[in-house]
Amino acid sequence: MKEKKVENSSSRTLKLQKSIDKKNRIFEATLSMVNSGGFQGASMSKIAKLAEVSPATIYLYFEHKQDLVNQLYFEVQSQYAEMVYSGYEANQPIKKCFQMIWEYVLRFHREHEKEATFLWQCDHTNIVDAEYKSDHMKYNQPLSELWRRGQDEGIIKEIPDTILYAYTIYPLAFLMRSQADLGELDEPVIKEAFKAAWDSSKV
Amino acid sequence: MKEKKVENSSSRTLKLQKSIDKKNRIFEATLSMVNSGGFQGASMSKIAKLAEVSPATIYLYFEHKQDLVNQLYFEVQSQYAEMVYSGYEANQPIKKCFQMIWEYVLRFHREHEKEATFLWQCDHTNIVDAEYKSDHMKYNQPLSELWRRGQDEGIIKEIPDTILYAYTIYPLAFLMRSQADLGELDEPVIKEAFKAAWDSSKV
Amino acid sequence: MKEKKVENSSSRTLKLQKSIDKKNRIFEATLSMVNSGGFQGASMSKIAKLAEVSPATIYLYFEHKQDLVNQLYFEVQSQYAEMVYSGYEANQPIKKCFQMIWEYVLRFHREHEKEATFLWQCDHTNIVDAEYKSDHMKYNQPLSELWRRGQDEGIIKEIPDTILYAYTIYPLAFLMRSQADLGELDEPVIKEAFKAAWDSSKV
Amino acid sequence: MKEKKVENSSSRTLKLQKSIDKKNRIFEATLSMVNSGGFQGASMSKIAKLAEVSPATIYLYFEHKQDLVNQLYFEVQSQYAEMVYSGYEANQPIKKCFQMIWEYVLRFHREHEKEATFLWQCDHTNIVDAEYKSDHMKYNQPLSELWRRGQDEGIIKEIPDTILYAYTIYPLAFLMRSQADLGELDEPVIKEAFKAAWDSSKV
DNA sequence: TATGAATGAGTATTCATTCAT
DNA sequence: AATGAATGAATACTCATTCAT
Repeated sequence: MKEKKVENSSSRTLKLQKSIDKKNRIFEATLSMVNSGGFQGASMSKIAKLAEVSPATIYLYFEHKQDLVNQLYFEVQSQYAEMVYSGYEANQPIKKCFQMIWEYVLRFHREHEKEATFLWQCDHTNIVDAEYKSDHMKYNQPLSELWRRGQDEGIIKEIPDTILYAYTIYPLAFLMRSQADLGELDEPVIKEAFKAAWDSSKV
Repeated sequence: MKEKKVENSSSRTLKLQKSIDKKNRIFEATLSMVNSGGFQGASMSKIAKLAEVSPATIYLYFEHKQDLVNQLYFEVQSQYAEMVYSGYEANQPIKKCFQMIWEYVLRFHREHEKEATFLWQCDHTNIVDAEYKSDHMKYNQPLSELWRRGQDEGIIKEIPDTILYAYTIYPLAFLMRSQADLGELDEPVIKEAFKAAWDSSKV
Repeated sequence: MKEKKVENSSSRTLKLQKSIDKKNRIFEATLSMVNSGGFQGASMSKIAKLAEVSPATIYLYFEHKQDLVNQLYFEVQSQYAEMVYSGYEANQPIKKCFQMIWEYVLRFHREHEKEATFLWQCDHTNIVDAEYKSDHMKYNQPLSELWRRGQDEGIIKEIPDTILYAYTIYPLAFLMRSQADLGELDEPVIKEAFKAAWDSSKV
Repeated sequence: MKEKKVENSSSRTLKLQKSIDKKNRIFEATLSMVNSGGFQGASMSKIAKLAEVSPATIYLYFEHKQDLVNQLYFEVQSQYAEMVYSGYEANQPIKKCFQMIWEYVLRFHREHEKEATFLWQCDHTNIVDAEYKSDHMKYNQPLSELWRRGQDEGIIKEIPDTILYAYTIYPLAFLMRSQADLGELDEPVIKEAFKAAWDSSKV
């Protein structure tokens, strides 16, 4: 009896493990396919092939293609938030705090290029359902709070977050896509970019 | 007799007109379809239906779907350049010049919403062939020259055009997409946005 | 328990059977369609309808239309070789051997009219890819060997196989197509035809 | 008046000339297209382009595509008969007469390769309507008469023309297609081929 | 849970043919 | 007589999704 139970439990864990693994493989495959060929190029069968599962299996984890993409978007957004804000320390001077966040965002773009490209595509098209595309400020809560503090201290302009975001964080993605012009973004260029971001938002 | 001749000539003109008209209708239909459903949703038959022509007719004007989208992109880009720079006067103080351009860009976004949305989609995906996607600075030549002048006068930061563009012009598109947050972009908000743009680029 | 197992196994076999069956039905449908309307008339959807499958199903078994026709050609060629040479006995006098083969070929034409017509079409057009159209003598190896022996014995003309084939076997297909003139090829006519074949090749 | 008439007549002749010329260009274009891509590859618009006329123009000369191909087939068949029998002299010994015809046929294949290929394709598929495909012996009347004479003189086998044709003339086309094996058909090979043809038909 | 096989509806594109001029 | 423009219907092929096992 006991043995059986143990077996069961272990095998269930294994199963679960396996399932999560499978779901992740589907996520990864989708990410790759969407990145390389857009929503159009990412057919379910190609995703299935790349993830090494049957097309039918995908439908065990996701209701339909749209659901898959929506969930993936949510997942990657979470990774973004995690990466940008997990190391963030709020108890520092405004500018330092801001720079910390700004550089974490930059790092996300550099170290998670695939994920960044995917988010970029999603944010600029309607491959993801509108209700999944939460406003950018929602998952940049700490940044929002920082600006609030900065405004209280008279350091940051008294303008809506959306505008602040548009002129400080948003351009980063564009710069990453423009490396053809700029070459590998090196230290001096980064400094200049940061200065532009800061100048646009500081009083 | 003469009348008949005139009629003939006019009808020939009409015929030619009709062709251009048809091409334009196809362009418009494509624009709409791509805007609402991306490249994927813009199927040739749907485009044909919206343009009120037969699918086969599209192929009289364009070699294939890609060609259609490429040409449309080129067309809209031209409209953009026309709109932004046709009224532009370069012999003014730097800031005034810059503001003029900035506001023309804003106007393009407002008055040609569909075209702006289309460009936005194209610039952020692969739906247009790479060789058609000329670098942004290419069709913003006057702006480039303005910055050169500004840098000579010590007014504009000595940083690459791409960065200047990323922090002054590029955010505008984002703001337009965020009207849900900002409400109709009204005078004060616009002023703030312009200030942010200027602050990021001025020395 | 055991019964169930057996059932399972049998049903699995059935499943596999079904697949082969489906492939064969597609083959048959293609044969019919090509025979009656050439490559042009054999559209994938018509084939699908005749085979009672979805057009998409065909693509589970064949890469594309050309692949389907190529494979079918190969299949029918194999049937031909099987039919003509499976009963053949080489240890007989030259003339008897030759007659045996000649009559088997005739039988193939008569009993597998559809297959013969298909081969005929393929051999005289470009509907099959060149690399699939092996030289006629390749799948008539025993005949080739027979002629070699006949030449050694001074019975068969010392001329290339291609010429021998052209004057002995190849005309048969023509005769089959000309039944309108000849009526059902009956015993005397067949004798005459065989004599002509033999006379053209014997020394 | 007279002048006008002359003008008219001359211009009518010119027109007619032009028309015949146009019809011939359409014929030639069709021949080329069918030869290189079968009936399927010979689309009306491609034919039109190659013939340097409008697609609509073709329909002034032919009712529909089938009619065009049928008429072309008839035309080429006439050329064949003309070529083979125009130089033929019937008042010679049987064998010499036969050889003359046989060699004319060979010459047709060699000097009118395109036409021969076209006939070949038509005779082995149903791209030409059945009622146009007159029995081979119909346009080989002199040959038929020759055989009759030969049979009266006891030189030629007493078997149906169709069989005689199948074993003497028909193989030639096959040999022409098999030049890959035989190399340029040179004098000795031709002699052998002729001997095979003669042996099969002579008593 | 997992799958290979299956499919109807859809894709981009081409065709034979017609029409207004 | 001649045409360029136009088109509905067809083409080969793919897709998201389902089903029997």
